[in-house]
Amino acid sequence: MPELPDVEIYRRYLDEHALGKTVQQVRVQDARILDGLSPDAFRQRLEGRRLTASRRHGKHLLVELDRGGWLTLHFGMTGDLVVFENEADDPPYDRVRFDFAGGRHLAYVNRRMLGRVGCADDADAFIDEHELGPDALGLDLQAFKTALGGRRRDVKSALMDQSTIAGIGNIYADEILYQARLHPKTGLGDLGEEGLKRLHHEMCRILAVSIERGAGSERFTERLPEGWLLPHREKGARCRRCGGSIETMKAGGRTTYFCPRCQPEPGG
DNA sequence: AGTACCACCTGACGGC
DNA sequence: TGCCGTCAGGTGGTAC
Repeated sequence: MPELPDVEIYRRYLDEHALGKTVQQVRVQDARILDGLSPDAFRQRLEGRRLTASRRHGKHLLVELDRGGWLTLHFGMTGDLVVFENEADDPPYDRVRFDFAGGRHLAYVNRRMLGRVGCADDADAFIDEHELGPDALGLDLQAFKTALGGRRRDVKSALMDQSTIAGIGNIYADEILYQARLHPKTGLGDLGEEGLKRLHHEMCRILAVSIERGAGSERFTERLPEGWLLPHREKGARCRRCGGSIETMKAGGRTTYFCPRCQPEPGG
């Protein structure tokens, strides 16, 4: 579930509660979550370091350390960050814990183990290595067109492809296509100038509104404007726009929710 | 270049 | 009650 808006909220949370603090001790509770380094190596790179800045690219959160290097966090489907003070509040599925001087703790939580925690020497090199495209947030129309340019695939898998544009996953791709009234299987070549503009506009709007309303938080879906698909991702749910029925299909290998009436097949 | 499929991983849920 | 299959979905690998 953590896609760009959620990770942006995590970043702000980390900024508020952990930035400027010095990591006194690192506890790796489950070494499987580490991205290609041992718990000892990871501890050595983090302990005694101060968190000086944060940066997000797509679904990745990067935290700069004083004296060089970065902590890298990826959240998979079920990852989260939790700050707590009392030992008793250590949340379940806490995989890596950072204990700061002064008694505050930051937990990287992940029920399923699909995310990764690691280190990198350089943030830009990390982004290159992971072959991430430009970050979706604040991507201007020209850059958006460039990113999608010359491709033939269907619009949904293109949106979800992190090497094309970084940050959009299954849930937000569906929302963007729903708002832009585009069928998920529409070929990029069939979008036309108008379709591309609409897609870009809705991508920007949905990401911005989602961040503003606290994506990923408990009552997020209740705070969304009327007419969003996100709270109604259920087969047979009523489309808030036309009263039709929300249906499912497979696109880009993922279950896709859409309204066949509002998002007609191209040419159909 | 694209697609298709598998694996990783755990919890929820439906069927029997 | 409890076992089993399936699904959720981000990423990465491989085969075609």
